[in-house]
Amino acid sequence: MPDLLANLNPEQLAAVTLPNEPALILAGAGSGKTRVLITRIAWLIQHGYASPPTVLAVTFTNKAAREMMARLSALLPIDTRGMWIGTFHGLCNRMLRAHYRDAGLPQTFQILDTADQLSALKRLMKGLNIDDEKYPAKNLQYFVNNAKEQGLRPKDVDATDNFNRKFVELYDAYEQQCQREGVVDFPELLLRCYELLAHNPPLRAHYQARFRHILVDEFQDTNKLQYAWLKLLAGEHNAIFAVGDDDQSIYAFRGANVGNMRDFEQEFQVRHLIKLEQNYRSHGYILDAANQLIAHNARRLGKNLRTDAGHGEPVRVYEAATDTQEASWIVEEIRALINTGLSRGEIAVLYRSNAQSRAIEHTLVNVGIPYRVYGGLRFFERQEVKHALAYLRLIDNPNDDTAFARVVNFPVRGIGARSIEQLADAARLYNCSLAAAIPYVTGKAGSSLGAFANLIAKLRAQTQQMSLPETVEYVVRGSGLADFYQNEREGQDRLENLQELVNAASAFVSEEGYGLDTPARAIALRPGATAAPELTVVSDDPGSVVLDAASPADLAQNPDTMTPLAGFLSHASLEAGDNQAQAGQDAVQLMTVHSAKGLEFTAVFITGLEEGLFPHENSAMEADGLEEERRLMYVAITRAKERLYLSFAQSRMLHGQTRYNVRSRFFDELPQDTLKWLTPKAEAGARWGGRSDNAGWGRDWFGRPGREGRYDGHEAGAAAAPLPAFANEQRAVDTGFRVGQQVFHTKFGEGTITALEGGGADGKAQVRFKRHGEKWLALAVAKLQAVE
DNA sequence: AATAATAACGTTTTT
DNA sequence: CGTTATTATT
Repeated sequence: MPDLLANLNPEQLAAVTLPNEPALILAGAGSGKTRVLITRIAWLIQHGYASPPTVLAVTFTNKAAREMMARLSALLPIDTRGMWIGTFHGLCNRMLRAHYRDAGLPQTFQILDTADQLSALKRLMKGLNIDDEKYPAKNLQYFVNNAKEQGLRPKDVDATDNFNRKFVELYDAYEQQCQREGVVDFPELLLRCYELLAHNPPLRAHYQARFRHILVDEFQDTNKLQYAWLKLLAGEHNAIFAVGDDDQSIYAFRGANVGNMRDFEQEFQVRHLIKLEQNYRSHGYILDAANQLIAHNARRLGKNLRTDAGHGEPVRVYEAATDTQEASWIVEEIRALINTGLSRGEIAVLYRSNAQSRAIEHTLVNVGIPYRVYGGLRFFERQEVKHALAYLRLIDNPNDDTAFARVVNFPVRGIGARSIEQLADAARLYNCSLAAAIPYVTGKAGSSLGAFANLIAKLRAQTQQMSLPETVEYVVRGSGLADFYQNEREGQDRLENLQELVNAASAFVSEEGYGLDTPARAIALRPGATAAPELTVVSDDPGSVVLDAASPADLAQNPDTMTPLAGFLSHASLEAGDNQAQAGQDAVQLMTVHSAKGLEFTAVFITGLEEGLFPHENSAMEADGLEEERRLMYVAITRAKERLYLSFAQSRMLHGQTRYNVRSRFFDELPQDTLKWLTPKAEAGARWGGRSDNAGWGRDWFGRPGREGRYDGHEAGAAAAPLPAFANEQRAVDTGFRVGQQVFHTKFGEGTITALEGGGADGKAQVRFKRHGEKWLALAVAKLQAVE
């Protein structure tokens, strides 16, 4: 029997071994939060306090859920399948699939992602002739999601003015549309599930009796609805083990309510509040910086991180003249770090907003350092993948108008905008789906639409007995998507992605434990299940639970009534897949501070620390805005293990305009003895303000900064490299390249200069590249970068 | 119906 | 400035 409790510190030990009562674990950054959560589950099971089916653990991201699952099974040889471990949305989806009838949904209901939802709203508004100028669909989307997250249906929303009354009206119409189509959006998954439990006492009792152990990760990120859902599941007797950190609450803008922590403490009369303050990640100075910064926030639950590691290196601060120069400095430091043997993947560059990545990427490309930018298009969000999924959705649920509208004319089959408008009119008239309205459209448009309907029907019939991967492959071909991208000039990547979709279907089938030959649209029993599980509560007799082909035990073990196809479509909506561009390679990590939450790196650069940018100017308008920015900075600082670099630029190109910024106020909130200014620290009074009447100083600065006291290269390699810090600017002055010099080119990579011609603006260089042979390049055009 | 021109927009993001 | 959505043009 493994000793789970070995190497836990006293606080962690106390948390892991708490009695089954409501508990709040205030887990600081790098304090072993996930470990505590996992060990708690393992410990409960090892000691017989819990069996797997009584455990429900909920996270915000699929990644966190997967990690929990993986680490748990590594810790204990237990069957994690009986446990419910997943995201809020994933678990709600699971419950709604198991009780679709009680939830008032069709068995094949589809999930709209954010983009689908927006297009559904646009379609709705177009049909109602709503002026998009006056009532933007985007705003309605926000309105609807916000209402749902407050648990409000249209009838519950208090509309004070005509504008809001219109939104409520549209919210109502949208709900009807979704219901008719058999689709649910993200917040609807949660609200439906909440209502399912709230309005169905026997069902609620069933799950309350089952989930005796509820564990919540990142509790500070829960919204009102998620909190209400948890409360409902916990009932009177179940304990919630909530783990979170109010200082890392950075998602208020998407509805997260830190107040849930205080509410939880009071409403559940929490007697066990444990603070995990021992940090296992960062060196001392870094923690000092984090602690002192966050101390400037009011209304904290209160926490101070400590470490056994020494002070470590001081926090380095760099003031650049421009954003370009800031990028050059960062890249030079990165090179120095790599030279000391640090791997690229251990270095992260963080920024407040995505737009800032451009300058840094550009410089990294010039120097030839591999990097990876987080964020961007994810696999299931690619247009070709969404098209293929739309066909699959139509096969499962012909009423899904969002899917229908997406592919009715893709690949093009002569169904233009006016045909679709005709069809939409008919659908509205007969209050039916677009697909069902096809017979009502006459003429040429009608026959084209009829052909499309036949195509879908054919795909549906022919894939009837096929497995999921076969179905996906058949649909990719049968829909004409494969041919379309085959003939498209730039279609090869898209074609590969469609093949990848087939692979994803295979992977899904085996990971979920379906037999490889299981028909994609048959309810399949997983290994160990004895019957198709469905628990149905007869609504006109709320006191009785009628079992539909399953015993409660079966349901407890195996609540899935999803067909492989429905499961796969859910998976595609709920887990959009990786968004990493060049995964696998050892690369410097570029990301927003938000994306960095939960990660750690040996060396971290926090960039663009300027008033207006970080803290962001928009935060000044929001209640609690500055405090949230400060928490964001806190998250950024605590990502660093050994080296932390802070930088800012006096001028920065933003939205096509040069802006002059003042250094961030956060510098004044950090303990000065932990900071090492690589550039002289300007006193607050002597610094230029960010006002436009300071335009003159920019010119002065663009000449040459005074050299005295100026940071002239990283300390580590100061002897070796004379002036890497300002390589870009100085090259502009003397244009000096020499034959034999090593250079980098954005496109061609590394090379050696073999000849030089002319000078000044029309200078040319012949460069022999390692991969691309010899080329003549105009120095004014080619951005050659000198290499040491 | 595909392509070109123009306008609009610009904080953070998972499900 | 650079991207994306919409509109105009052929």
